Amino acid sequence: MTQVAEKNRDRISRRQVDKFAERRAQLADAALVTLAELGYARTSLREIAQNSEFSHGVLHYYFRDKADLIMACVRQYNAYCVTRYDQIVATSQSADELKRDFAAGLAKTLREDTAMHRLWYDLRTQSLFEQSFQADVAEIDKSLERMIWRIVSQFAELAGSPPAVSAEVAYAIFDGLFQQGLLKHLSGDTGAASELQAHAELLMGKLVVG
Amino acid sequence: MTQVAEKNRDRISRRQVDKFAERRAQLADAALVTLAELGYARTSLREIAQNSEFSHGVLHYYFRDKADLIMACVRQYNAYCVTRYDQIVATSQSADELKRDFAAGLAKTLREDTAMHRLWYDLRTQSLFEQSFQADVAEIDKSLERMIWRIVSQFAELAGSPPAVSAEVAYAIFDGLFQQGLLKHLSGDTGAASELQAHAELLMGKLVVG
DNA sequence: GAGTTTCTTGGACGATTGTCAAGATTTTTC
DNA sequence: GAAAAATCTTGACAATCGTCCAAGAAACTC
Repeated sequence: MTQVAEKNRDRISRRQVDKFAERRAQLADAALVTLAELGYARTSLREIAQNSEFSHGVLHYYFRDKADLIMACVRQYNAYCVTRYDQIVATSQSADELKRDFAAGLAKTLREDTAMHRLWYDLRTQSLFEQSFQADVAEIDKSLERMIWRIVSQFAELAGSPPAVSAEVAYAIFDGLFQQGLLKHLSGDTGAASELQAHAELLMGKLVVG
Repeated sequence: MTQVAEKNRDRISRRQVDKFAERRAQLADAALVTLAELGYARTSLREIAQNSEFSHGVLHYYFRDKADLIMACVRQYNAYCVTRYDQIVATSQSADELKRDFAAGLAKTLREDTAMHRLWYDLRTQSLFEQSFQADVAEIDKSLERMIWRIVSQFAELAGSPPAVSAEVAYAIFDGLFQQGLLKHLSGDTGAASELQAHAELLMGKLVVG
């Protein structure tokens, strides 16, 4: 086989892989919408297909089984949120500004991405029962922890004092706050988002020694 | 109808009601075990019946439908945990003792009641999707919040300084800590419980001003 | 443009689900 | 202890589930 032919085959193969991966992402995206609407327990492959432009059979062409699809969704979800506050961290000039912008960002995504957040909590809880989800969920949780830690440590630096808690504790705190906010928001409490905003601002101040 | 006959009928009726309620509680208890093992999404009525001494048909004699059974389980769960720390609150002589005992209690129940806790998080998350669960879940969540608040406010009193956060925020924080601990504990991290203990002790100190 | 591969469809399958009802069994009533 | 009421078992039902497959449509190769 000539070098040219080999290169050519590689290019083609790569193109096929890309197309395959692209369609997988499309289907995972469509699945995310349905999952976020119905939750893990009530979502079937047929329902996912019906809410997309594909048939239910095609799902098994791109995914080994249901668990494979769900895990792809979980990974896809990661992209939605992990870099959400990086802009804020990079451009903030003062501790106060960072604190305000972060709290406002939390409230905004609680209001706008409600369904996606509840899906995350759903899938994370499923990982407590299904061992096959654990690794991927743990990895995403860790990346969320790092995201929070970037904010907290940058805040501490701008404030001129070291953080008073570890990355794990900081994440656990804001995650707990957010989840409570989500529960209230979804039960019809229209003030839940602004309460979350106030609470986050308050707590961020307490997470650095002073 | 004589007064005696009326009284008699009432007594009988009450006995029947009690028996009915008692068996409902038995069945809900059995259902709790299976639910805690498999999670909401994977638990069927037949599976629940199989793990009990009854047949699957009897479930529909005591419960209108599956949702009715699940809600009875949620309510039953409430009794397990709401008064868990009241003894500690009542007998603690100093802020340090209360803090230590509370943190130790958290770690203990994380280790010993693992499955029941993950069921609670599962059902609470389901309430984000199923409106019919929302009222009961919110009520239990509120009672857990009050439980945490009894501890925090008693700690603040013993420490001689007012709490630095509201009841909602205090609960959100400890709930977030506990959930992270549960995730780690169930993924095989044998140090999760003692880490939770240390984190809870650390944070309790920070939740009062001064 | 024929031949080959890749992609997609829609139906069929066996298993499982929640629900229900008819009948057997037990408990209660008088 | 017979009649009545309650409790419980068993089997059946329609629906839905994940999975698989044969055949058609589309894309690609030479």
